[in-house]
Amino acid sequence: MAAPELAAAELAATELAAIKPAELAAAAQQAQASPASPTPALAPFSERLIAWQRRAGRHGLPWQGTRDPYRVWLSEIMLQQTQVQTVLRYYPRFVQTLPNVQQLAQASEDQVLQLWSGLGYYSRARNLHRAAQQVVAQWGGQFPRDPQQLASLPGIGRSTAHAIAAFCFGARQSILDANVQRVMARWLAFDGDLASTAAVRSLWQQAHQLLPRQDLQRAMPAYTQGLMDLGAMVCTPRKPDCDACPLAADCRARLQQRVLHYPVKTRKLQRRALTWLWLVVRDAQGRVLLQKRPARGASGGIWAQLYCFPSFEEPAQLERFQADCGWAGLALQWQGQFRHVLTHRDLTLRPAVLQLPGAGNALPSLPGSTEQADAPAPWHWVPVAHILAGQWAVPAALLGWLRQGGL
DNA sequence: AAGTCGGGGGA
DNA sequence: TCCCCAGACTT
Repeated sequence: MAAPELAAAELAATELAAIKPAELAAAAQQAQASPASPTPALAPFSERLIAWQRRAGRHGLPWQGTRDPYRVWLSEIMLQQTQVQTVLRYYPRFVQTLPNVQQLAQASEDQVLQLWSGLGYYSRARNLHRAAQQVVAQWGGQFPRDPQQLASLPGIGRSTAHAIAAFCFGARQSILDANVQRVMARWLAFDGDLASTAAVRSLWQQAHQLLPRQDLQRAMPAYTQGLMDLGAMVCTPRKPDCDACPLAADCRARLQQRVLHYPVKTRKLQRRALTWLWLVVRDAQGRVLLQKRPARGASGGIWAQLYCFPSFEEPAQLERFQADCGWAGLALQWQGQFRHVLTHRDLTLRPAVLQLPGAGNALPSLPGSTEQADAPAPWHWVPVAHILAGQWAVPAALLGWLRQGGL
């Protein structure tokens, strides 16, 4: 069978509008650019992708070279909306500290959050913890192989479930993360707006059609890795390197010379400005007061259940808190302000240091804080060195301020 | 369908 | 600055 015909059949299977004959001819011509070679050069999508991954893809990452569902799962969760380079700073320490699902299930939520501190999207860590407990309780510590059962675990959606099933069990299921959406949208010249569920659903179906059909135990891990590697290394958002792409010969976006037009995704992100006053209480022993933030609050759920300095929106609130704690006579030393930008918040943080003459004591109550202290005794006197050593689950903004010499 | 949730990297 | 990233969950 001539390879160009096979590629054409695959395109037809995507149920897109028919390819313009000129485009197909161009693709076939490019595929057989070498006149000395009678062998058709254009192998199927999946075969080209797998061959490219083995030759030029990413190898040797800490979560590769294993079919241990625990390690694969952990990596997939950490990598959600997070780049590889960032995860490399967290993954090794996490697996070394909690090397299997049983240990994770038995760990405290605070320890899990501490290992996650600075990585962001902290609900991932709490869902990870709960999912580990479910795996132990419901499946005796063995991850289910069925993607639907995997997706029933907290924090595991369709794409992550398919990734685990493909990497660990050779399941014939496609991922559809942002990388794959871009690769697919370009190769198919898919015009649907990926902000709509209908378009994404269509892309799911087409991604499924392109999956390997043979030798799945070997093919699926390399294919899945290849999709992500291609999106991260070659088919990048701004500067795709089409010369290095194994799919360029019949990439419809490229044939249209509109690679950067895809994927189509409308989005409107509004970022609200917010100013928080931080009360940094320091005692004579060099300890500071940390307060555990509530799960949800009027100021939004950012940094929920992390440890932070008592935070206020108005100076009067801060000063009333100061008085309630019996520190009314001590001078506040305002340290200026700095910005910390999150996806949906533009935070301005204004730390005010309050130096205690003696040791910090247990506090009778913490009234007046914007973040209601509804949990019992949610405050702690913590040596600054312990925070800097990563022993407390604190937001990156707090850690960054301390490292910049805020105290 | 829209809103929410962190932080870092790169152009 | 702005966009993007191995998404999932809630409303």
